Amino acid sequence: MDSRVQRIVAGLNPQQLEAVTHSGAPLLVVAGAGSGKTRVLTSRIGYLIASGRAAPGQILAITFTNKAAREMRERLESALGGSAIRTMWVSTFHSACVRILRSEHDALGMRSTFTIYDAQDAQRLMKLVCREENIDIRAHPPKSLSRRVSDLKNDLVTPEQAADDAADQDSQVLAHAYAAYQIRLRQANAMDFDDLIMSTVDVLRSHPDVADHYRRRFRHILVDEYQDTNRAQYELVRALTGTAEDDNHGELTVVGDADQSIYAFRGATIRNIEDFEKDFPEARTILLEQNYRSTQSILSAANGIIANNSGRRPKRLWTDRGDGEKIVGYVADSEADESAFVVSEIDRLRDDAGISYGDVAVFYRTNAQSRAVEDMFVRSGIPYRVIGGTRFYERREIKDALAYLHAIVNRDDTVSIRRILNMPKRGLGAKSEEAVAMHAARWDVSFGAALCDVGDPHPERGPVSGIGKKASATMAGFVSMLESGREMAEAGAAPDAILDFAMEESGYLDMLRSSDDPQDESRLENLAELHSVAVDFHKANPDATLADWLDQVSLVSDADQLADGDEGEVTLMTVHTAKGLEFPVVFVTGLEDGTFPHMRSLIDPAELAEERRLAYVAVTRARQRLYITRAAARASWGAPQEFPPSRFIEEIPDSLIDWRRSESSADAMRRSGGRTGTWGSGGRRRSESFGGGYGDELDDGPVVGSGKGFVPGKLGVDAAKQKRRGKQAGAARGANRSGAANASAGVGESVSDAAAGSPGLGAADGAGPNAGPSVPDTYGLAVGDSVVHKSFGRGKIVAFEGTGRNTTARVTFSSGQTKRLALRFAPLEKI
DNA sequence: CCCCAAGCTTTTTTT
DNA sequence: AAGCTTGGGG
Repeated sequence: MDSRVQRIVAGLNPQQLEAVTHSGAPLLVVAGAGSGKTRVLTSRIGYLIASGRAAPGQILAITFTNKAAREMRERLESALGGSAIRTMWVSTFHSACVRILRSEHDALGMRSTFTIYDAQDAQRLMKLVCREENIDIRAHPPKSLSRRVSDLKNDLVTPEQAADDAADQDSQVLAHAYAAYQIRLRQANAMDFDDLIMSTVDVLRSHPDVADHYRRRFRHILVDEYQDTNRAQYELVRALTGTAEDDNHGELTVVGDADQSIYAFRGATIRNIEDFEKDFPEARTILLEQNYRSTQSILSAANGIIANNSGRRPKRLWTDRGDGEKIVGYVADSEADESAFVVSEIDRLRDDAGISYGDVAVFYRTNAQSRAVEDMFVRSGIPYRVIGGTRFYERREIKDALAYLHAIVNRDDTVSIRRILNMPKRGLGAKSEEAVAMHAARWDVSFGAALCDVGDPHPERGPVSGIGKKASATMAGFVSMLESGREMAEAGAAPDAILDFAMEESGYLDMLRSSDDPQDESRLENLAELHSVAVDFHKANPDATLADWLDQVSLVSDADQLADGDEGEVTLMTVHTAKGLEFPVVFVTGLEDGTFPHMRSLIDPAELAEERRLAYVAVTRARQRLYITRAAARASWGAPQEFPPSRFIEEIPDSLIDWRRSESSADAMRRSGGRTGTWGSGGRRRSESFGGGYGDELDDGPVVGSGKGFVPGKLGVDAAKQKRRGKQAGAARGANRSGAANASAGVGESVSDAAAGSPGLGAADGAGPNAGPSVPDTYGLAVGDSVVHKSFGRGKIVAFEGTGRNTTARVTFSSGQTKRLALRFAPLEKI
């Protein structure tokens, strides 16, 4: 055997080996979390090439993110050598489609310079469409229309079909908007994300010669994360592979795990993986159940959660690595409290367990939750990095800068041109813009073409009416500036040079430089960052054009920005972004019904099942240590609201969990203060006697499931006020609550040892039955004291808020600003 | 046409 | 709480 082949298959377990060497029939690899999925995929490609069964150019590998693609390339490069992989396609669905569409633009009926619109651009265009088509944007918000159009495209529904299927008036409006939007999109020589897939399918279906060309080329198609493909992507795969009846069909390998399907909201359908054997009757299926990532405790927790989803193919992850540490649980009073626990644990792990910051990840359900964690990290001096959130490429200044470049590359790009027409301000307001738009509509040309008619009237269309002399001249100048950029691009100037030109020439940089808004300073920094991205790109790809760079930039994802080997920083991200990653230590935060599972999923069993898969993904990211935390109250838009424990916590066998704190202060007070237990105690999880495992869960299950759905608005109570009001208010609220949140009602009676006894952060005031009324702990400070803060300087304490260890001081600093600071953390010193 | 202030929506998750 | 849109005044 070839030594390269030997090296590739060495160390694979029997199932992995079979998956790697399988030949012929379509192959489905059902790969549980951490079962070596990526390794199988990479090894299979390596094996195909090393064994001579395929040439590199015959391989198309689809990954979920650009980062995954990059990693796969790197691995293959070291296994096979750099030249072997040059002709191979390893990319995301979207990148692969762009590549196909750019070269098949003739079949598509578009110019190859088309712009790719992101969701934001698409919404802007939809808004323009609504205005022009007189669609009532109150009854039909552009945002929602845009989303629904996206859904339609993911299902390959054309505007005509949508119109045919429209039963009610609402769907008719949608179909109308869709059709008009699509016309505008084409006129702007642009495609949105969903178009990229749908149009590629279109081209392949309607042009047999084109389809044939790609089928001959790609003899082996491999798709990762198959459970997250949508209808359009499925059809794309089918179109590229060909069917068994075609004599030149390729070999298909898909890898996935139905339990990790978390993108239904963007059209992904679990059906694709579940029905693979139906779609391809001769298919071979291989199960990978041995996990090489996590401890058994973590896997048992994951299994416990996912077992509650019905109708799944049974699968049980196992490992031979032993139980490992127990899962650590913590019930916090607030999100600040929760974050404080995370901080203290990270400190402890660094001291006692040799864990470094880079080993730790903190997950949350929604991006908004990162704030509380960040605040505490900043105060504690823990270095961290947030992945996602307000994405770099969605920042206003970045979108503006890129709009200039898009307008240069694609003179018909309506959304980009209209975005920058008066940015920076040039005195071209809504009125002039509207005049150009009218002209464009009147002659059925793009906005960009109409804009050219202002200074340089088209022989047939004539000049644009309704524009003043001054505006006219400004517009002509604007057009000629873009034209100069275009000339640069055509002469082959580097992307960073054109960016430079556009930002200087347009006055955009001057606008920021002369601004006294402090935000504009960071905008300049961001633009400098963008510039260096362009420089790097040019260095790495000397022959690439501006359009190439824009393509790359248009298709980056959050996960892509995760640099490898960030040793010195804790990573913060949503669970969605965390998919496919792993960390020695993982904190899954916000495990509350209403947060995770998300509020909007609680009424729909299918959505709840997806949330559960999301929880499954979250816990299976952990290699050695898993923390699960929840906050009894959390600020969600403005005011703090109470949240009951996540039902997912209950689905983890309690024997696996070491509760550092198992009850919130409010719950403890409520429980000890009430005369009877009839109104139920909120926070207490199952008591020790319930720790046995599954039997109990079956009993709890229906109760949990029958919950009416949590209605947070009714329960919104200021937590601090609540505490001050004490027992009575607590009892009243408890009664109010039990109906809505019976997920947690009436189970535990006793306080666990952990809650009653543990020192440090866990021992909140009021946690024990004897704690009496809560009082602020002012750490020896008093109102009126002068203090000094590490970064804010000198100040005076104006007031105290909160109680016990959650006491905060309101401090007015010499700068004039007033801050609320948690005394437990704030570096405040009395002077 | 531009600026400012009041008021209103926003929280899923993302290629 | 914050960012964005809308409306009135300059």
